[in-house]
Amino acid sequence: MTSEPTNSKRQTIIEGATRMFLKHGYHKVSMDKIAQAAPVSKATLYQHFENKNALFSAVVFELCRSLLQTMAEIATDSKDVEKNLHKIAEAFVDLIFTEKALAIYRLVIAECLDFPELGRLVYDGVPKIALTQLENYLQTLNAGGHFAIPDIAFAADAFFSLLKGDLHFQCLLGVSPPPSPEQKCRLIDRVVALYILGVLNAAD
Amino acid sequence: MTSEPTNSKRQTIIEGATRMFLKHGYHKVSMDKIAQAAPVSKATLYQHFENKNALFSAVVFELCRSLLQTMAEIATDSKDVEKNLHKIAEAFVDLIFTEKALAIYRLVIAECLDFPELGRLVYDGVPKIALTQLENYLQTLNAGGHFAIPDIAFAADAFFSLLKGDLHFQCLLGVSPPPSPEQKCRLIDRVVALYILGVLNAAD
DNA sequence: GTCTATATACAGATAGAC
DNA sequence: GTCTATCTGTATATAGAC
Repeated sequence: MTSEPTNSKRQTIIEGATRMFLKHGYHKVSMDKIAQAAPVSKATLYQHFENKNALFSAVVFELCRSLLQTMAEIATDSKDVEKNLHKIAEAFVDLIFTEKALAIYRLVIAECLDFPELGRLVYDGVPKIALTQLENYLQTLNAGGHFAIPDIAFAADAFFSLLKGDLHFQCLLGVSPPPSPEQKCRLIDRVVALYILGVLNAAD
Repeated sequence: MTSEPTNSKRQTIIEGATRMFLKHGYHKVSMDKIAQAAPVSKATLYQHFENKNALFSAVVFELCRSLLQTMAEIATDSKDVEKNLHKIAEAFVDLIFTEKALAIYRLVIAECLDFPELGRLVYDGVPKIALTQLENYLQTLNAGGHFAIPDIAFAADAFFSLLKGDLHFQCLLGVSPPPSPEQKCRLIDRVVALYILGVLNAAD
């Protein structure tokens, strides 16, 4: 009964703390609140984590792990370039407009000056991965001989920047809700069209 | 001597509070710290502002006013489209990569859930203004007869999104310093080239 | 290992002298 | 209007019982 593995308590704490931090931010959440949310006693928090900072770092670390899985690997096995770009775009858009992803971004942007390592953790954990994936795909296009994209890094950056658009910033600022599936589709269609014209055809 | 206009105290407070909030964020700055930074006594703070929230709102409001001036009006009077786009791009890039602008964004993104009106204030104060300006310019291009840009709003959004790029997000997260003047130039050149190909030529 | 109860510091906000 | 001194709540963190 009471002999559950000790790690389950730690996991319980992290889950409760994650909910609270994502919802309210770092400073507005006290250790008392986290203890209630878990629920465990406050002393147990300090048994598993040296202090509030350490708990926060652990939470963000786990959040990055979970986001990393989501972006996983997108198969770009089709011969149809436009179709492959669509698949990549959908995965990216679905990820970044999630309430969870937006909450993580808000949290880390708010605290990155006090926790410098967290900015790196989040950036390398999601956007960097996506960029690298797209760069690899664009490389294969160049290698295939049908394209001659001059600056792969810039080309990959441009694709995701177009997909984020102003809307992502609006969502971060809370002045707009995340896009509906229909809005996402229209966005992706227009971006892919622009991209093929401005980037891929330019080097065709 | 002591008969300075009362407003100068209010201004002094706002200046001190602005420095502190931009540097450390809302929650890490206490009213004591602001009082020391101004410097005035804590009681004087409460003489001029009902509470910490009100002071914070006033600070962000003033910040938006100052940013608004910066973006002012960019003259797009040349007949050379590429040259006009360059001018708009430079003004935009110079603005958003300022340490001050980045600090404002961090601050408001962090607190927008607790201060919903501030997100709107900042968004309408800068990106919205820039977008509207560019939309107006693109309209004149369409009206001139040489272009037929189908979706003006999307086209304007795309331009600024390309200029922000991944780098702006990196700066927000503190994983990269703002770009040097040389980096800005290269960025602008490449974006304008891509843009003319993908957006303007598409409708030419 | 987990709990209740507590120590200590500092936050936002105010009273009252001048 | 501005100050010093203070009230009250709540924060992080810990001591000691079980």
